[in-house]
Amino acid sequence: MPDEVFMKTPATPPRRPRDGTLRTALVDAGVALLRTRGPDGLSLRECAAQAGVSHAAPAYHFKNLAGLSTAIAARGYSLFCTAMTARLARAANSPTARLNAICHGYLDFASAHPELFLFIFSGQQLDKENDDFAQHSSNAYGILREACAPFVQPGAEPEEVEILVWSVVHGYAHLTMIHKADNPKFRENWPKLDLLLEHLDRALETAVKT
Amino acid sequence: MPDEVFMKTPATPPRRPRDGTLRTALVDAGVALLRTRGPDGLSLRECAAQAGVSHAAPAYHFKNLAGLSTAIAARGYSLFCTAMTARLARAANSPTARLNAICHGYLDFASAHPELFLFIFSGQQLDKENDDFAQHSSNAYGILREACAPFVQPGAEPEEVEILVWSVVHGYAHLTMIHKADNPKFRENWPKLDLLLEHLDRALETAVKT
DNA sequence: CAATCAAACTTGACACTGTCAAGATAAGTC
DNA sequence: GACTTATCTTGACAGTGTCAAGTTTGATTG
Repeated sequence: MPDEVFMKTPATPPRRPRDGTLRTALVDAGVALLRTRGPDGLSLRECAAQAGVSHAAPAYHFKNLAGLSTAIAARGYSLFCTAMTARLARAANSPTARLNAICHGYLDFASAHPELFLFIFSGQQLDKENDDFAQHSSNAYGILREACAPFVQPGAEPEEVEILVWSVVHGYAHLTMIHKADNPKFRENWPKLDLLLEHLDRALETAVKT
Repeated sequence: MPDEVFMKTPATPPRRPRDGTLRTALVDAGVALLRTRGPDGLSLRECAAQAGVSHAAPAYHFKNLAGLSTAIAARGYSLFCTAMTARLARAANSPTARLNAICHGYLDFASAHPELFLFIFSGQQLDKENDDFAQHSSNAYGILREACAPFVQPGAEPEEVEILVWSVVHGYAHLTMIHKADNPKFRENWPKLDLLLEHLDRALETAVKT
């Protein structure tokens, strides 16, 4: 290739696009690392290597490992939202159908991205002041809040229903993911989500009637 | 100090008791580290330093960092059991009173040892073949199973009730701990556990009646 | 068009980590 | 009292996060 003097980009690596390309590439690498190497496999240097940049490049965009972790968690919440809205789109228009739909979406996300689900709720220090994270996580809660609204009795706090619903579906999803690799005897009798939702729906109905 | 030749113990540190002293001291140090420095503050070398031994001493007793983590998790499950049985001892003898008691015990443990609670359920790789861990964790589940037994309908799988109850209380406890440091506006309207238990008890009652 | 400037990295260093191999030392046993 | 073995220590190595300083490069400006 004799005319490499003409093309300035291939000679020196064309990294410097002044958009967020590297940012998203690093988050992609982080998600992949979590999936392939487990919760402890995430590392700034390995993300940098997978993205083809030097070991200190991630620190420029994310400051800390906590910063990268927060960006990964924000990505997770974004996928969370799409999973729930996807189920909502196919649901009937009744309040209980919509409530059950977002619960199934919650579990869909956990099943499709167990490493991200556990990562988000691992209790590690995330930068909750971060705009991206705050927006996506509050979006997710907003979807839950909307689906719960029809079951809030007049004069009652909406959180009473929201935290009840959230507790049931989150507890079920979390325990399911935590015990995913456990002995099959335990997993064989593991009840389906719909079985819990029957109880939940009944509890919310009776609560309205009384 | 001229007569240091007489006292052999102070010259060379008297470490070698051939019982599990160092083991428990290292687990103590690990629990303390988790509390003071957060989920990422656990380290074999720091545990060794706090216990006053060399940096490689923990590897002899626990093989891996995963081994130490498993021992810490086993300690957590043990405290889990004592928290639930303590509430059971003070509970009335009705099935619902006993069920609510273990749920409160579950939350007691999470509130008293948030770092251990989150550590146990952080989804990291623990050695579930380990005898100590297996025994204590199955003990904890046994307590739950016993309290749920009166609500299992004849012919039904006990897991249906157990996972329902476990999901509700675990989801509530986990979400509470995860959002402990969040904005106070959220925490102000956070419902009490008893409010969820009312719904749970009612759901189990109606399930029996139908 | 050339000089400048700041954004987007790279390079190098440091302290810290887990893990392994090899050695030391004391406890218990015969 | 010699031997064996459990319990550590010492030393080394690769890998990690983080910081400081330099370097390249796209854009801006005179």
